[in-house]
Amino acid sequence: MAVEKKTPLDTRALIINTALKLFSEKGIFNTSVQDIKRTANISIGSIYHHFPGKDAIVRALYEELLAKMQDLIEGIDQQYASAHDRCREVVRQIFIMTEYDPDAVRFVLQGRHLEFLPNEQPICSSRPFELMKDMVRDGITAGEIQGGDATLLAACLFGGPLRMVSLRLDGILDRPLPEQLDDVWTCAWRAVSA
Amino acid sequence: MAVEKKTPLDTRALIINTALKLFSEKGIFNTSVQDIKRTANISIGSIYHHFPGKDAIVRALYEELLAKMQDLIEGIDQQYASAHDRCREVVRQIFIMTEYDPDAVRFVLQGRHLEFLPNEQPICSSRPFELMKDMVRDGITAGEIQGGDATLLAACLFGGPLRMVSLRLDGILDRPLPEQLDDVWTCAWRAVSA
DNA sequence: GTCTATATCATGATAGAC
DNA sequence: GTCTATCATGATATAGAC
Repeated sequence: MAVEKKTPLDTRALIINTALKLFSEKGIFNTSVQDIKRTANISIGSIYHHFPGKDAIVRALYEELLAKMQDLIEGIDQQYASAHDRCREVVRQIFIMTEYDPDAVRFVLQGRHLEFLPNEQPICSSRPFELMKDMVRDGITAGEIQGGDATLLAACLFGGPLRMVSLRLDGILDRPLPEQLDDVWTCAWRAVSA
Repeated sequence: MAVEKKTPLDTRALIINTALKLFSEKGIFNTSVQDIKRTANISIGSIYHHFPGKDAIVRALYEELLAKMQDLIEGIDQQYASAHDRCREVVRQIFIMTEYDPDAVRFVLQGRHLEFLPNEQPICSSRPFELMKDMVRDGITAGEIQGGDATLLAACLFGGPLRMVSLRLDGILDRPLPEQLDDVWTCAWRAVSA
């Protein structure tokens, strides 16, 4: 039986993952570095060796999740051609992610980090959200989506689905989101289709 | 010139209003009781005379704003007959309130209090949101809104407008929301109308 | 790189005069 | 009811051994 040896990367990831779990459960402010220490079974010193402070943990987590989300959306952009198919796939992926990694979705979409990290841009100014707006813009140009302001139309298209995500994360909805994708998407697309 | 005398009610209201302003600016956790004391120009003792603690201030604020919102929606229920008109008026009122009292809307809709007050129900389980769902339910029964799950349809109907509110509060949208009511509502209603 | 022990500080809350 | 002065707690962060 091989002896497992912890690499620095393991510890860093352990800290990040533990933090995400605790942040999601109790909130960022209610989670102390001591909590992370206890839950992860490591020492304070080790945490402060990997991160300058709690701020840095929150920031690293946010950037990591945002990058993951960006990759996902860029992949969709290449794989699908029409605005309809692209946007639908975005919603589908978010619905799936909400089920198997609710902590990550809560952290990114609920934008809890904003209260903790001052002078940070709101999530809707981030690259992934810009890409989603671009999808809508392309759809308008292509005549798939009705003419009008892209920001407004993006809000109307994704507003319903994102609201469903919030409700699901808050435990209001019993059924898994992917099961309800067709119904939600039908409504969402009707709102903006040309 | 009459001498103004501060009544207890004044002080209580002063505390609540100051708290709301600070909570909105810096977040609940980043606002200390000392901050409220300084901004309101009163003493710590006075604050703790009116409220048992910071928790109580947050709770009182939340309940007050929620009650105000409930009154508003119940008024709409009586004044309008069809689901279409009722729901549209709800959106219109929220849009207006977002402009003239953004702090209140941010506090209630963003649900910041949840992270501070543990074991508190999420905002979407609150009475006003239930009333909005009832409006949708009635609309389904009346044949104005397509058949289906009321929760899902309510999310699809109000999701877009609420997203617009978030964007406006985050400073993403330059134009006042009421100016965009017609466009937003057209999209929202198309999503769910029978 | 990881640990323990500790310094420093801000916060929520209280006591008691007026 | 309002005030000032103070306490007690728990947080972030650091120092230094191993």
